[in-house]
Amino acid sequence: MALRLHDTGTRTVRDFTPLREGHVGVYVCGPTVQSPPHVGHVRSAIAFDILRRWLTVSGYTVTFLRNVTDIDDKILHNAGHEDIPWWALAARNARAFASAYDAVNVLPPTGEPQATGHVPEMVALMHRLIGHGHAYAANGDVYFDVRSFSSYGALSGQNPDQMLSSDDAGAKRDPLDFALWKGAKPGEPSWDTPWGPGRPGWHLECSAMATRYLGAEFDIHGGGQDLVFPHHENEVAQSHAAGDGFARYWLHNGLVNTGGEKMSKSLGNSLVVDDVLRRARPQAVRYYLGSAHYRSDLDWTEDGLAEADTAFARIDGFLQRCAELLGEPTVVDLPVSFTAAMDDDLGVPGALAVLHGAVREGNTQLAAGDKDAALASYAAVSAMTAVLGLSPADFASARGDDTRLRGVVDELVPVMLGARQAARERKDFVEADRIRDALAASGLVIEDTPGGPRWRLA
RNA sequence: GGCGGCGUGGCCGAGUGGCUUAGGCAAGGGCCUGCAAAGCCCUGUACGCGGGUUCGAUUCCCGCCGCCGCCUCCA
Repeated sequence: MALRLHDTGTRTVRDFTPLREGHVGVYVCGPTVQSPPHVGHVRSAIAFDILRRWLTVSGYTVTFLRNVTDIDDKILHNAGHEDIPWWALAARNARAFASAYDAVNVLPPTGEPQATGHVPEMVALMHRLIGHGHAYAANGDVYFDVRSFSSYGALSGQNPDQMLSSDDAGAKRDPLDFALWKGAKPGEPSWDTPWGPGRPGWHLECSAMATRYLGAEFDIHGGGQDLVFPHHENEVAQSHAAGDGFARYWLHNGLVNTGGEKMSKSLGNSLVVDDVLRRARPQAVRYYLGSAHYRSDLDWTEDGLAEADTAFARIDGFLQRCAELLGEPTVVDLPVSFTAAMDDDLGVPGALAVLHGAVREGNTQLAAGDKDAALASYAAVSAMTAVLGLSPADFASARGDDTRLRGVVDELVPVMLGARQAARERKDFVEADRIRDALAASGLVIEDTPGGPRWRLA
């Protein structure tokens, strides 16, 4: 079975066929860097990171673009509020996003274009649209003429005649028209264009950047479900009206809710990634945000986060024991059922079921001392966790950030465990338990195994 | 008003016209252990409500109730 993906354009799951054999071009809407990332941003990034990893494992060469919108109304507003330059605020938040993505093991994109670096491409696109009669300049702005594009609304299933258009049209010919380019206002940054100075409109930049790097037509465009309208609808309108084939598949991830409501800046209920990572392991966050199907909404709860941590610990514990007892895993094919689940519109829940099944089987094999069988399970589990971006060793916290302290602990704990073993051998369980309690109080869990005691962080 | 999604066992969360009817977490029982921890085994039979189609529906259709998203900046 080959990969099938849900395409918002057709609202069906359909076979994925790349434009160019062996290659896949993906453009995902990244953040507008107006404020630090919340878990919803990270959920989206994880969803498309899993897509990207799966495409790669499936044998494709993937060109993966994720943009940064580094100029917009809110950035200007927030920068003004802090009394710092807009570009400083954008850069600071962009770093926070990069750091959050890295923390949860989202691979860096192939390219990460910024809006402000692509004004010439936007100007070129506006030239084409005006030339084709689909856009017009008015009062320093440039607008897309929605009524000139007959299939407007197709992606999101909207009928232009039935859309609410409460705003007064202003300089627009029709209230539905949207800005491609915003004319300069006093005190705001601007770039020169044939229609006067101004700054990029949000929708235009994505059309310009996606085609700049992936070509006039490319395979997959992704983003959050909240971007379907108007953002993606407008991208389609701009690019199709200009004559570009644009995206062939539209993928949208579900949103993260808190208390049954969408998390958003305007509601003030955002869970900032930094705050979450202060009380949770990044592995648990990744597991949690990635464990539901990417198209489902996910209601974030602290209990859910704790469950995810426990579930991940099960996998992690198995991999650690294997590493200690078996050495390096061999390279194996992924289980057929795992592949089938992933091929079916990235069925991560089903894939996780296969993964957990392999962990259980492997644990049984370890307990039975069947090292050959356990090695095979180890290899399978390793491969599956890698696809899902859950390989414990990939996380920054496991990459040796605390190597000096870790060295100290590595020396001290065995000394204490040796003393405890000696106490156990002379049946002095009071002393043995005292040492174990002391270690537990410092945050370590001691496990007695047939091969001797082992320890890990609680 | 228009468009779309959802309502599954204590919780999270997949999925399916009937087949051994995911998986995780939590719970109870057991094995293992000096006691633990970790692990393993067992137990728990669910699909909002009312109709319809069908030999048979949680799964298809209709209606209703409830929740959510988009139509405005938003992953």
